[in-house]
Amino acid sequence: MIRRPTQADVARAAGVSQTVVSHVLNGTQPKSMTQATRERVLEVMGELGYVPDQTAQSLRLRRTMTIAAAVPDIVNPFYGLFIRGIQDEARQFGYDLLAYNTDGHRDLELKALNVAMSGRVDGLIGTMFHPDDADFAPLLRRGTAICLLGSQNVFETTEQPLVDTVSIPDDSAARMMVEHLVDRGHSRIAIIAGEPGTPPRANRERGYRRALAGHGIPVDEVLVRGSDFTERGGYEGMLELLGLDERPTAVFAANDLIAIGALVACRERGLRVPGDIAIGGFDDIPAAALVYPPLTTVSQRNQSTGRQLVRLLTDRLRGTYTGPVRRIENGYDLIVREST
Amino acid sequence: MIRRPTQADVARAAGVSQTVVSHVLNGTQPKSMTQATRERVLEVMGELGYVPDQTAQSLRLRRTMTIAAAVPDIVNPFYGLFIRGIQDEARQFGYDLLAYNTDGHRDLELKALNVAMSGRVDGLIGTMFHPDDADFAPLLRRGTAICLLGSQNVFETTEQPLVDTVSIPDDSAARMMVEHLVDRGHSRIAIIAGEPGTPPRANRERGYRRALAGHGIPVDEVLVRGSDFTERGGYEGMLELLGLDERPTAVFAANDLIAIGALVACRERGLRVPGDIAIGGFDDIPAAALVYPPLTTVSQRNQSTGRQLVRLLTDRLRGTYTGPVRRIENGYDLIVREST
DNA sequence: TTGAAAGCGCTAACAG
DNA sequence: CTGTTAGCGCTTTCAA
Repeated sequence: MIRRPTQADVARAAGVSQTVVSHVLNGTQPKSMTQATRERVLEVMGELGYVPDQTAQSLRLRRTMTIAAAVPDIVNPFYGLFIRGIQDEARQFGYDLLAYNTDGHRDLELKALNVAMSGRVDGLIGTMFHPDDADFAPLLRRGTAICLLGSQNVFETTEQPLVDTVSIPDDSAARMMVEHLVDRGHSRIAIIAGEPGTPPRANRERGYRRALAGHGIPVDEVLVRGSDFTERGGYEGMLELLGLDERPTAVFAANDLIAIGALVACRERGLRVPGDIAIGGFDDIPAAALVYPPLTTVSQRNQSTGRQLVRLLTDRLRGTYTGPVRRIENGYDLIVREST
Repeated sequence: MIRRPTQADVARAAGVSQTVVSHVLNGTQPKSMTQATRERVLEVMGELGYVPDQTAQSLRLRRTMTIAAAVPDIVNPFYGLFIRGIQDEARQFGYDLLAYNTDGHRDLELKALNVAMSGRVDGLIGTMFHPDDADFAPLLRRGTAICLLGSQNVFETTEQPLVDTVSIPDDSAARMMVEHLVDRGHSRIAIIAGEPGTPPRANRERGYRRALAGHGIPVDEVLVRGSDFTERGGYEGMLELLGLDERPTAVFAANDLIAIGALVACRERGLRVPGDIAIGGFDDIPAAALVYPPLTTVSQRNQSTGRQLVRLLTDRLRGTYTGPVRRIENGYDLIVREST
């Protein structure tokens, strides 16, 4: 096991000073250097297999060329696509990606913030359910850029938000879905709403309640379910609903994973979708179009969302933009397929 | 925007030397230090919001506490789960994860290797379709640990492999699936095999050919298809097969995404699965159980695979294991559902 | 046209 | 029990 060659090694072998090696590497002092010197240095670099040490560069330049991306769960295709979009775009700008799964838990989200505090990354992108401005402030003060995928805490708890966000209006999108269900003639509509205490759940449940209220349909609390944002959560939620004396004729699932789980539960119980029970989802993950019946859902255009966030972030990192906080509100589409 | 406080700042404010701060931070010199000093330093750290600079630590300790994970596409649930397993396990050992999507392309895989060359990470985990020992050697020489998810290049091109691997025997697993199709009475069996030139394709296609040969069924080359490992690839491959004069009665899809795409194509053409055509998949991604009909497939236990790789890697990083290259060969299971 | 030197923030050997 | 000092590999100012 051999020590990595350093600029000093290259310099020695080429008979120049370390400074020269650095200049060759970075293309500084473009004209003043002899062609011969430059070539010799380059050649020696090749022979020795010299590769600059990024850690040392980072320390010196106070810049890591790395950004952190935190999401609840990369296995959820919605976040998988989101991360993928971030990755692809970040690479364009020369940034590497440190990935974190938080499961939406406070402690893991704070851990991701802490990584930023320790100077490992230049910026942070992601979803943060729990931290608020007080948690972000010290980071921002130290010059770390933060851009978030919008959720309630960022929207509603502060007058003057501190960080850039991209968001879709979860609540009105949810409302749109539930109204679609009402239009189809349903009035006993349940919701399987995902993990309690999280912004996506809160927002989507709010949309659900507003839709019903708007049509004068009282909310039957027994129809409001939800444990987490997985197929399993949907499966179990649906089983509970099917066990009710007076079961719903339609279900709004707060994401597609939940909807798919619900679909499976119906299939197992021999219920036809949408004949016996209609199911609407949220997110439009790729699988939504592939299950049977294909899922009616709401599209959030997640891959481009990741890209937008990287743009916001790199604008700050590169100083291209230094103005006040920006918030991009994305649109959404109701994708009507066969499950409703 | 304020400069991050350093140990020097803390030392100054606490009226001690920087060394003491470092010792307090790292718990070095455990007994010899006054309780009072330690507490004062800790207090000042809190007040100033001191967080150690990881970049400086890395430079000094020649250790980044970061590993790189490279996969073709994180959106493919197989790799998503794989990455998730790596993440969770790596965190146990205090490692962060630098994530790369390579799309299975040579240049992007080399870029991931290069990240390791530049000293950004202590180790590298992932799938590498193209690089061979010659590419790994310089890294290993410099003390970077590498552990790969096994694939052909690692298996067959060298006598004495250089890196640890975890693998499943792609070819015999594929063979098992095809034999299952034969057992079901099929003899005109097609394969939609994924991206040409990649180890998974080569291995699974080989298994397919061996299975047929073993039953004395000649391979009709017109039944060997495949463009990439996505639903789209499966969809298009199936359409080609359905356009044939004499179409197959069964299809082995080289992964579940392909199988699901194929399923959709059949549905669109009004063909019943498995009545008109049987479809077998590979990987057992979560969606496999949720599509209709649920997919017969081969399970690779991918999440635990990620964990195993992290184990192999951290054993090396921490010096727990210094012996010869280790190769873990995982088992696999045929999961018979309703698509065959 | 090239080189010497300082310093990024930290750890650790050594001295006092 | 605490402080001084060297140095990790690099960039960049300044001087030669």
